[in-house]
Amino acid sequence: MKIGELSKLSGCSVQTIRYYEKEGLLASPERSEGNFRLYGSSTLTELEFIKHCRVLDIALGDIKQLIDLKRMPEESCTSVNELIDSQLTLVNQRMKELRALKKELQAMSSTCKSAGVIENCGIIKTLGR
Amino acid sequence: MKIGELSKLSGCSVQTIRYYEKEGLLASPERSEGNFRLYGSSTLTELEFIKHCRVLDIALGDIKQLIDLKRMPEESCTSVNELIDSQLTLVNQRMKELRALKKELQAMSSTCKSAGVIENCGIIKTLGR
DNA sequence: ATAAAATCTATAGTAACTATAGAGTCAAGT
DNA sequence: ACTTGACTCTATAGTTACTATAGATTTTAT
Repeated sequence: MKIGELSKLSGCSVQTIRYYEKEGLLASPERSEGNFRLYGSSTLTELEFIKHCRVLDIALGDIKQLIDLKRMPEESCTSVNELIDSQLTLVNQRMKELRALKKELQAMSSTCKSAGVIENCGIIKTLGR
Repeated sequence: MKIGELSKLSGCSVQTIRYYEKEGLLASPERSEGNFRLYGSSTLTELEFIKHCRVLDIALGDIKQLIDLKRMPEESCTSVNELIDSQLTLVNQRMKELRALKKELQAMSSTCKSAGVIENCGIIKTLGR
C-alpha cells in the first residue's frame, strides 16, 4: 500500500510516517517505479507499536530503544523493565508538580471571586509576590 | 546593574533574560556606552513576576497578557480570572491523562517482574497490542 | 488529453529556552 | 602601557515531535 492508505489505517499523518522513517523508527520501505513508498501490512503493526508507546508519552528515542530491543529476542528484558520503570518515575514526578500547581491556582482563583478592578486584583497581587 | 548581576539575583540565565526582552516580556533597558544592558531594581521585580508565572506553567504568551493587563489597573479583572481558570482546566486535564498513564505503566511493569528474555517479555507484548 | 489527487523532497515553523561562535568591552594585575 | 580574564554583545543553531508549506513529479479519473 502507499503512504496515504497507511496513514488512514494507522491514524498517523503522512508527514509523521515520513518523519518516523527519517528518525529510524520505521525502515525505509521499497519504492515504486515513480518513487512512491510501498508498504506491507507489517508496517502497520510497527506503527501501532509506536502509537501505543506515544500514548504512554514515551519519547521517540526510548521507543527506538524498545524497537531495537525487540530485534534481540534472546536478550534479557531487564532494560525493557528499567525503561518502563523510569517512565513511571517521570509520571509520578509530573503528577506531584501538577498537584502543587493545582493547589496554588485554586488558591489564586478564590482570591478573585468578586468582579473587581485589576488594581485590586488578588491574583495579580499573588503573582507579584 | 548589568545583565550578569540581574541573572544571579533573579535566578534566570543571561540568555533567558535577553530572550524575554526579545519576546516583549521585558522592556528594552538602557545601554551603557559600551552597549551593555543596564537594569534598575524594578526589572528584578518584573522578572520575579514572570518566574512565578512560569512555575505555574503559564505560557509566555499568557504571561505577556497578564503584564499588559497590569498596565491597565482600572480595567475589570475578569480576564485575569478567566486566564487562571483556563490554566486550572489545563492542569486538571493533564492530571487525568497522567493518572491513566500511570495505571497502564504500572500494569505493564507488573507483567515483567521475572527477569526473563525479551521474546517472552510481557511489556513488549503489551506494547504490541 | 487533461484535470484532480496523491506523492515526492526540502525547508520553515511551533515553545521556551540552551548552547555556541566570533567580536567587542571592561577592570585588575604586571 | 599592556595583557589577561571575565563579562557582554549579536546572530545562529539545536532541542522535541511534529505540522505546514512550496514546488515538482506521478498517478488516477474523467
